[in-house]
Amino acid sequence: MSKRELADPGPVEVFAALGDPTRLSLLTKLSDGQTRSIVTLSADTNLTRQAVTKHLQVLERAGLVRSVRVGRESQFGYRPEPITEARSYLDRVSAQWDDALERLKALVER
Amino acid sequence: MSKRELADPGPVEVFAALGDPTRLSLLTKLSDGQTRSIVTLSADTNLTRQAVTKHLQVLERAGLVRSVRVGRESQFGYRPEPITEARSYLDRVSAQWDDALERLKALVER
DNA sequence: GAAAAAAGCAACCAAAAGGTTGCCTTTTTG
DNA sequence: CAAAAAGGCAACCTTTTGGTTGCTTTTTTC
Repeated sequence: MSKRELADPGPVEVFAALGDPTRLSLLTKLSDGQTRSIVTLSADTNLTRQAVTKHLQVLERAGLVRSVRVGRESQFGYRPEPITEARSYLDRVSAQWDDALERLKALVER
Repeated sequence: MSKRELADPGPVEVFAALGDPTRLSLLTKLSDGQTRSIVTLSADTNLTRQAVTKHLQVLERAGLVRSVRVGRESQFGYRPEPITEARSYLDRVSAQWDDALERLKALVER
């Protein structure tokens, strides 16, 4: 357990990152697979470029996007892994709930 | 569009509610189907009862739990709907991403 | 090579979040 | 029926968040 270079943060951080309208819309935009610069992403946002930058940093810390500086601009792209993890987290919660219901039903029908 | 009595909040609010370690653990605890009082939920938390109360209120506003006052205590229980919605939101994001990959692949292989 | 474009950096600010303590009300129980 | 248990309400405090403005740096383009 030593090399670890930028571990995917846990579900809490991912959910927190998704829990803001601006960030959620930035992410869903980027999930179309296209890579975009900060000015481009700020375009339809009525926020300042710097505000958008901050949101992108939050998304990046959560592992949801990755940025690469290319020339004078940094291109942001979607990273699917954390979403997959978050999804399976929710799946487990749902599963636990479903199990509980199942047991209850079995008990009642006995 | 008038009767609406306590609409399930959108995914943003749900994600925001999940984006805190205390709340996430409260919720996963409750997802076992058992109903619990505030003192019970505060028990293994090292937070004060009031702090837990606030977190439970956030969860409740997000529709993730429901509370019923029974006698001198209020019992909190899990509500599955918002989790289901959040899950399908993430599914849609993933699907959009997968589609993008698919199109890209098709383009390259042509 | 100077102007424009894109972005980084830093200070600052207001509002919201997360938490606490203190006190009051309502039920329960010995 | 008095004490204990569970909770509600409200004030208060500190840190984080979401946002701004202003200035510098790095590329690009004319």
